[in-house]
Amino acid sequence: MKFSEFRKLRALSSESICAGMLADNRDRIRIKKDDVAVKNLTRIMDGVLELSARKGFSAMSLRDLSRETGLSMGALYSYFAGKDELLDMIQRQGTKVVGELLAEAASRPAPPRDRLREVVYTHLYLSEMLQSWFYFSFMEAKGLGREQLKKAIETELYTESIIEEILSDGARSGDFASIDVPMTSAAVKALLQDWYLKRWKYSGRGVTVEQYARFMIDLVESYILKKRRKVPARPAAPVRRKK
Amino acid sequence: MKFSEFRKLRALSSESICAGMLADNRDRIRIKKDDVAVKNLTRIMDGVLELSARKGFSAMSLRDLSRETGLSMGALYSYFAGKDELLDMIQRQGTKVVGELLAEAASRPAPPRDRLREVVYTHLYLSEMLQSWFYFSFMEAKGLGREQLKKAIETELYTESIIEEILSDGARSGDFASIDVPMTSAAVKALLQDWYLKRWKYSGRGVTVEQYARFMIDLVESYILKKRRKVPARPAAPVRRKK
DNA sequence: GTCTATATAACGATAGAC
DNA sequence: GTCTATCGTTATATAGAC
Repeated sequence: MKFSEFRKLRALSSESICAGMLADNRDRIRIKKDDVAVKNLTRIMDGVLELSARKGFSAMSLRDLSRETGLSMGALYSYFAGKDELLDMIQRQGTKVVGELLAEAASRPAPPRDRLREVVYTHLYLSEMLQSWFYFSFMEAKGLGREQLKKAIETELYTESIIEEILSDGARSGDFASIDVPMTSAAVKALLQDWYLKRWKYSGRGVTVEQYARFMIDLVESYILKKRRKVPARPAAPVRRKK
Repeated sequence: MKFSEFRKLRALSSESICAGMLADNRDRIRIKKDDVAVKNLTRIMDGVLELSARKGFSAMSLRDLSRETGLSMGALYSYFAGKDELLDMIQRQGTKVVGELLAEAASRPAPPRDRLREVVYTHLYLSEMLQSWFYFSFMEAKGLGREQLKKAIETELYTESIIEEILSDGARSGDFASIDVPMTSAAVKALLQDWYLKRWKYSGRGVTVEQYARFMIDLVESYILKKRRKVPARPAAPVRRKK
């Protein structure tokens, strides 16, 4: 699927995310009118992502944010209780949206090879649409509180577990060669992340997300589809995890 | 080469780096005795790397650093002119050391395949020895001034250009298949980076740097050494979505 | 007029700097 | 230790919609 089609199918704008953010924090946000609240939450989130990308969340002052959004200091505090909570709110809502869409993509029944492609494409397209959020999420994870940090690590491992499951299925069914599933999953994850962490590089080279996706699939498939001399004597793939 | 051998060959400790740091900033550092200066510079750098890993450089106060190093606020300012310069100093010295060792590894004449392995191993072993510096360098790059930031980007691209050169040589000589050199280099770089960015993950799984290196080489070589007979079962199998 | 959303201004704490 | 700037935060005042 082309990125342009994907983009139209998913209602994934800052606004749609902030609408969810409002719904989930309806009691804390002191603004009554939904349309006003969503509009300003969007300005706030976009401002945070922009300023954080430039100098980091903790180096961004709320006065910077006030200037960037055009809202006063007092107004800002009608939308969140404090700077820490602002970070949590943005992280939580993005994680939720991304997790749901990824889980949906992985759940579609298909042969392992197609499922892997589907997950790779979905992840790349999602991170293309929400690049600034993905970047923010990676760079500012350590600023989270203990609870939220645990959640963030779980999410990192969750993405990988989706890939692991597909690779395990493929190895078991014989679609894939006998590979080290956790290591291969980690590599896939690393390549997925590079797309949004190094966006400046790929933009500068004029690489599109479709080109990156195709390259990534080629690279990974050349490894997992290669013919191994070792014929799997055992039906179960001998992939072991170290403790 | 085993990591333990590599480690012994290279004199790469915090102290050795800080000795270079002292030499390069001899005029700015107000401490006269070299041994005292190196000892405290080491405490300072290790403290910065530790605290920054925990909550980020800009969230680390110099009072945190004072407590961590056991030096007073006044003493700290004998070693650097300000917080910004402290960041620059650490970035610059690490970049210098790593760049030199990497260039040396890439310059050894050998067939492309061996040179690629050499660079991959060297980078992984270096980042294993200086993991906290590599992590710091990646996460805190945006805090640099414009000049230093340019340098940092150049360094990122320099590593990649080393890999590109090897891949180009190999493609030209026929050792490697006809591949997209910039994209493949970027992927190699991404996999190299994952080792120090996700160290917590690999440590938790008991993966050693040798195991990671072997896996990485396998993955990359399966792509660049593959026979390019165009026999795709499905020509360009698009990812189909069910509606 | 009343309620909602925003703006102003000031507080205490803490930052970098010397 | 000290100084000053600036941080996050909040109490309070004001403007605008119906």
